[in-house]
Amino acid sequence: MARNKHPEQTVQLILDTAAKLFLQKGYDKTTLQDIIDATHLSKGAIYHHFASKEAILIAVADRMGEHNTAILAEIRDRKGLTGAEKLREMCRSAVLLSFQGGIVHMLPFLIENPRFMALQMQSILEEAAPHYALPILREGIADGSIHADYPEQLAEVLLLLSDLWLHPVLRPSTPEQVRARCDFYNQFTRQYGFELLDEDIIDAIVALCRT
Amino acid sequence: MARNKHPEQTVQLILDTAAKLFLQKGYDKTTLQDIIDATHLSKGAIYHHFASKEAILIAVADRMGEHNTAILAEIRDRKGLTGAEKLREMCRSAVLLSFQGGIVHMLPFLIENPRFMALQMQSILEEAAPHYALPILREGIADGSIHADYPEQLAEVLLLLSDLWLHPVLRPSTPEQVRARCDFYNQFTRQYGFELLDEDIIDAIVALCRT
DNA sequence: AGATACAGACCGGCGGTCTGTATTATTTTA
DNA sequence: TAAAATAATACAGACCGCCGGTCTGTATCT
Repeated sequence: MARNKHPEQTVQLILDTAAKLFLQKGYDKTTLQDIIDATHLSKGAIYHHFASKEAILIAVADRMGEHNTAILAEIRDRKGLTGAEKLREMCRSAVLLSFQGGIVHMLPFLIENPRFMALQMQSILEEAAPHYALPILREGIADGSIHADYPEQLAEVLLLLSDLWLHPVLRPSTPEQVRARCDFYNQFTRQYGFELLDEDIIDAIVALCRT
Repeated sequence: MARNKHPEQTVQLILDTAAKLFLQKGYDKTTLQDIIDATHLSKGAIYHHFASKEAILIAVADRMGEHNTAILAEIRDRKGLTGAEKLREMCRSAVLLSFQGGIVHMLPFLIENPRFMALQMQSILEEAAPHYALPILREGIADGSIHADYPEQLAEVLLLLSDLWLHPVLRPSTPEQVRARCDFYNQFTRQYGFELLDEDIIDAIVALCRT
């Protein structure tokens, strides 16, 4: 086999397979041989499309990041909602996405992987917080649905916390504990004039943490 | 050389050297050959005392954890302070310890290392929060210096946040940003009836983030 | 003819094992 | 009770399999 007419398919195959394997076994424990066996490609094929094993990891991470960013942007630009409502929508989407898209099952992998962890933290603090959560907070302040003195810090805290308690592996919890955390979270945001979690989202989170 | 009369010294030598190297170069990039070269021991010597490279890592982590725990316990058991004052002391010690003991320089290493990260998270959520921060919070509630409806969640948030913004590598910040974060943090704790950070600690944190 | 898309032998280095050896501790024996 | 035998300790270092990465070769397209 040579001079495949659709090399992009090969790239996608490598990416899909690698993502699955990284997820199952973790990055370090996934060897190139594993990817070779699963794709039935040769070492040369893989190294023709990617400079290194790490390059595959970064490409996988980028794909996931773009997916998330697209959803955040869509909500940010939606019309006819107050800032507080957009925040609630963002939260709802994040939860449902985690649930349906299997992202929840990726989180342990993300956190256990140093490079991903760094990327994730960086994307929260340098991308998600300033470019998505912060504008929405400012909108909410402008339309009166939110009143915060330090929106920059609040944006970071909201994202970091939501990220942390969504992690079912680091935080295996009973439904009661999950509800208590949601209550605490609502109490926290209430001082800024809004409630982040409605009953439906809380139910979804509880269901999500039980898996 | 054989049948050393003080094998514990060898163990300490390995631990000290490994800790230094892990800190400088990270765990993954530190090879056994590096440790062998630095200690002038043989591979056999190291594998006589440790089952694997990972076992060395865990031993290093344990030593550090014990050190931290001892300090937390000392403050928790101190007499004649309100709960809020103990929290302040805990925070002050953590900052000064980070500054003087070089722990700050270890944090990037800790966070970049998945196993340490998991251990650290676990120790915060399963050790530090329930066994140290939570009792102090309850003390504060009892003596009236703190009023929190969800002390469990508050303990976790305090520790997770303090851990996050103490990290200078993930969060390179200007002095102004650091002060704004401290203000936000005080505003956050003020709703529970106390201020966590006094001027001295804030100055120390600012100085610490500048290094 | 040259670029592309692979195939697969090959390499240095890594964590880990295994056998060997010198020294000390313990037990056995005279 | 002292010497001899045996076992256990504390290493030393050759050796092994595997891993990420390279390099050369080859078939197919433009």
